[in-house]
Amino acid sequence: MSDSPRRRIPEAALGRLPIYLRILVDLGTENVAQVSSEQLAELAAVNAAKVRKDLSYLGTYGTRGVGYEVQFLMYQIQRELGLNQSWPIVIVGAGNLGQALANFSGIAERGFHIVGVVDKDESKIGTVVGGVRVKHVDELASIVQSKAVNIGIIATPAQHAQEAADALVRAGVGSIMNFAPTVLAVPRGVNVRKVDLALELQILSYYEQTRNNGLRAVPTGEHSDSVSA
Amino acid sequence: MSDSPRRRIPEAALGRLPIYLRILVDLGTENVAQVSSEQLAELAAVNAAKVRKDLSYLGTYGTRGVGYEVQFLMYQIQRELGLNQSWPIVIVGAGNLGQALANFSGIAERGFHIVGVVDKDESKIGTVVGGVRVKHVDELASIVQSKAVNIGIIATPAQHAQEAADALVRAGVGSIMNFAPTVLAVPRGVNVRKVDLALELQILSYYEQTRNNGLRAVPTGEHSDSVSA
DNA sequence: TGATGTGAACCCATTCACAGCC
DNA sequence: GGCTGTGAATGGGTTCACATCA
Repeated sequence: MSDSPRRRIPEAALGRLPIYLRILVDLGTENVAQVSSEQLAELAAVNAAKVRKDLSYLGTYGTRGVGYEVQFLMYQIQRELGLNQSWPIVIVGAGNLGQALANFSGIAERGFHIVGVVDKDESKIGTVVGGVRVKHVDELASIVQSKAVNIGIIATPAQHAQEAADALVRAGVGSIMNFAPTVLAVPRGVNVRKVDLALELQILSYYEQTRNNGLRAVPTGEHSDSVSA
Repeated sequence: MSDSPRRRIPEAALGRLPIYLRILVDLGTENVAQVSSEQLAELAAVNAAKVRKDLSYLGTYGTRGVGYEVQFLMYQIQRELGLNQSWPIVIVGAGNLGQALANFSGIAERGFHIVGVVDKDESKIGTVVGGVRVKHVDELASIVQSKAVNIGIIATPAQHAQEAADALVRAGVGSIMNFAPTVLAVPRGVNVRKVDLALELQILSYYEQTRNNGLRAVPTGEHSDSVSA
């Protein structure tokens, strides 16, 4: 554990690294040089022990009695996440959502860039979305191969999500981000992350309902519990 | 309504209920009447014990030796999540993302409907998005009150997300869905769920990077040795 | 002195395995 | 016999508290 740590990072900690990273980037642009786990915790709305434990998975990058050097830690997180390289991405589905994603600046700003958008609908093909020309889904494999794409985004309607996933896997994509509500069946070894808008709203609906029933955990009860993330 | 169990559902289980629900809806439209925990687990890509435990938080709605009645269970989940009522929603931010969300059919299909879209940008105000006319953010409070809105969506750029949250909270909204990458500071009791596209991509980036290094956890064998970066 | 890094304790979530009921 | 419902066991994640070191 001297110079290259590189054990596998626990899922839960991994999910927080991008949050810390974003905060560090902000601090960096404000020319803050050092940050303590206490401060980072405050900004990320978690507790300080968690911050330290999470960062310890990366290696020993802090200075006892002082804190963490912002630029250095930023770089280490980026490197660990693989953000020091550029990731070409392909989007399947050029509807409302696919277009919004292709035009979403947050993607390009972080080393991800859209190299292809495909759709089945002939009327979409040939239009330009997010700077690339929409192609037929049949060309997916050739795009993935010629551009060395590893990550695909599914932005199709639910009923076509599984075939989109199949096509991506066949084309050789290793990770899929799924915006359709479908639970995808993929071969072992393929990573899927699902972002489900309606699911999140339904959870909020539950929170609101229980809050209105007075069942929401309020600090003044014996069921002390907080829900917000 | 007094045959209710109504303990608080654990966060992790709560997050899976919408998934089961969607599957049940699909089964229902295929006229499937009964389903076992085994089948549900298969379709949701989880294990059967988890399905049973999750459903047990709702009450005792299965039949031993038989399974669950699709329509009945569907109704119970909907009721538990509060989906038997209609939830008015307001969107802050009428840019790319806000427009896509306002037009997203998945929202309206599930009892959520957009009753207001607000923005700061004068050029957006007055345009029609998702069937409603965009208003100035100053009108947020009056919209929230007149339409009894509980849930707000933040679809602004990062630098305006916190003020959007403040405005929503001041207006009386109890739950916020945040599409900006910002970690929002909100008063205790306000629920926030964050959907961060770039965050998800960064996690996929990590998976792909470790996969390429051969460090991806593969069930066969234990390769946890040092790989020079 | 002051903040990191980390074993140990704690707590929640998952899984097992079987009693209970149809 | 078959499948649910659930205590008990396990495992992972969080928090505590303190040894450690600049």
